[in-house]
Amino acid sequence: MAGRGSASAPDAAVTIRDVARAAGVSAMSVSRVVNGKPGVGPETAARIENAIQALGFRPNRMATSLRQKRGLSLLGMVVPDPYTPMFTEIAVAADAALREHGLIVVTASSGRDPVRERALVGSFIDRGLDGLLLVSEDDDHRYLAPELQRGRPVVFVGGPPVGVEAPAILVDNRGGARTAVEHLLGRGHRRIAIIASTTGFPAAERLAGYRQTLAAHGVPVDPALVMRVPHGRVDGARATARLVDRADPPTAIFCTNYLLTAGALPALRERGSGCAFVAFDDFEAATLAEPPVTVVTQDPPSMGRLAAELVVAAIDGTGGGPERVTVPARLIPRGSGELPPPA
Amino acid sequence: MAGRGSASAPDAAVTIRDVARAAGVSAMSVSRVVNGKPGVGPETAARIENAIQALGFRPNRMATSLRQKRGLSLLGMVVPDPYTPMFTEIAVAADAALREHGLIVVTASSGRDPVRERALVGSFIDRGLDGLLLVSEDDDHRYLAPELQRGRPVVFVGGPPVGVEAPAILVDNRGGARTAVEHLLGRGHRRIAIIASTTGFPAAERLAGYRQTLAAHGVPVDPALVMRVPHGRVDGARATARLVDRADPPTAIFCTNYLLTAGALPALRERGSGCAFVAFDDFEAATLAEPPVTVVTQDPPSMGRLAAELVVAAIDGTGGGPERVTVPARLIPRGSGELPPPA
DNA sequence: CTGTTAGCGCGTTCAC
DNA sequence: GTGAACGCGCTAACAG
Repeated sequence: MAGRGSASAPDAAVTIRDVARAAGVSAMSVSRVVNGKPGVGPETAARIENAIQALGFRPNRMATSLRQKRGLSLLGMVVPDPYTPMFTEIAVAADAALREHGLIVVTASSGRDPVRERALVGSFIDRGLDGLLLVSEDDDHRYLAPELQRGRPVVFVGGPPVGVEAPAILVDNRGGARTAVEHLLGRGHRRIAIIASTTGFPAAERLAGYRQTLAAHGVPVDPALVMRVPHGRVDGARATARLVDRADPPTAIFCTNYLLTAGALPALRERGSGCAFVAFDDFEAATLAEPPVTVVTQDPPSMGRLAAELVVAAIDGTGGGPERVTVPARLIPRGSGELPPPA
Repeated sequence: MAGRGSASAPDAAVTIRDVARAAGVSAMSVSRVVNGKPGVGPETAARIENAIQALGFRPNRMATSLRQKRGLSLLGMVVPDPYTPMFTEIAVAADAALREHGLIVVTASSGRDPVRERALVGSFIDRGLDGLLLVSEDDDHRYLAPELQRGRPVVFVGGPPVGVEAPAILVDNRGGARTAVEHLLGRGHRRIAIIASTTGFPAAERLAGYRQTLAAHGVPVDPALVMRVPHGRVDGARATARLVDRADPPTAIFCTNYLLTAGALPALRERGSGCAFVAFDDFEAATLAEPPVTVVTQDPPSMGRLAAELVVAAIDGTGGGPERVTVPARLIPRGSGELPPPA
């Protein structure tokens, strides 16, 4: 059929002037109709509408934004990885909340690479996105200072802005860690291991919470039970193997993020270990595992909603300043965290 | 500190002219330096570089794109939902491949709402994204005809374009279903149920493959074992409950997508059912469940890579026409699919 | 009610 | 090697 030869030059898009010509009016009148502004007679408007339909005119939003010095009604969200369910749920909640404001949420992953994170943030800003939701585990955000000062709507989520002032939705990482550790202590555990990632403020806070809590209960921290590893599944698996294979293994493990957990659980299972296990961050598969996984979780939907409110405020200029909200973390017992230490 | 009063008007961004003035040159020279084009003396260039640094100049990509009639170097990907791991993996692979071409991949979810899907696609086009990766389960894409004809780079992934011609990376849904069903038949199962979503071409194909395969093996299809439900976790759970609670329950279930599976597994577990189970689409938690879940899977990384190649070709105009690639599906036995029927 | 002028920020063209 | 003029597609601010 038309198949082959149709390497037709990408037909130039139809512009507002094409419509104006077709309708025998000026571009301005078309603009008014398109934007629903008054000042166009009913007949003229009808002619214009027809021309728009006939030509399939679609306003070029880039031109509009350029002229009006406004954003593209796009809101960018940058997450460390696309796998961690919590990030997804935050995005879903933010998306729902922002849709009401006519904003489309688009997501991209930084892969925990500070260089890529900065590139993404910069790209989003240069490309005229209206605002940014930044889930960052980086430890230096001073590069954002100029943008922030220029009033760019950037809201931090889950990890705090470091070196700059910016609105943020944070999590009570220490409190969550304390909850997890106290839960295990309450079940009689004394040799409690922790698996934490080497990077990121949240990881450091969770580790600190672990240390504080053990200290507060007079339980010495065995350095051999503190595993600090990169933020990946294989790292979680390896750390778990090292712990479980020890001559004096821990009786419980506190695993501080999703990816590490995703690696740890299969490792634990392979070894048939009866080690108690509590994970930071909830995930769907937690109920599928045997035993189901006890978790400490934040409330991602709330976080997403709150973050949405803050960006909107920032975009509208309603923001009173860099606001900071910390949401609590709670424990959901499901089985793995209630396993007793071996008698 | 500066805190409160700094409701400063969002300082106008610094433009190329500000830099030109600061460096005592024309905007043109600044442009040349920024874009690494020749024709600027070393000293002048140095002065300009300094001014750029000092003022923190960042070129406005919208203006550039408008002038050059090019995209924003953003590639939009629209997925039905943000939970299904396969979509995520396709996105990751596409992202990696497209990064080399200087394209940033941003993702948004349609929620399987055709209206929203169209809105997203339209928005992306109007906003000057360079291309689109569309994972659609809609059954009518004629609204895209004008755009396609204008040479918009849209590549379908996982679901075919309906009513229009467009490049696509597809999956052998029927073949995959056949593989799954034959695997179960080979284990001695005769009462094999299927849980499929009511919407979407892939679902219909998988169901057809199931029917064909049973017929080919002389096994009658019991309509009571064919569950067509909406595409959600709760629907998967309910369908499973209905099946398992029957007086004459199936001895095996073929569950045709991730969300349904995510609902089905807990339901199965609650009931302590020994029903064999094969899922279409792989997912991380499959290895965590007890027993681990046998799946039929496509190769998402390949799909993402291929899709990336097709969009790039379409963007460059290298595309010979609407190409269509179908990737095979293979079975990964893990345990749940090898459960025998009760003797 | 409708049209004209001007310019958003940038890059192409062509002169100097 | 450098800059002035013009226009990408659209709309505010004025005419008429």
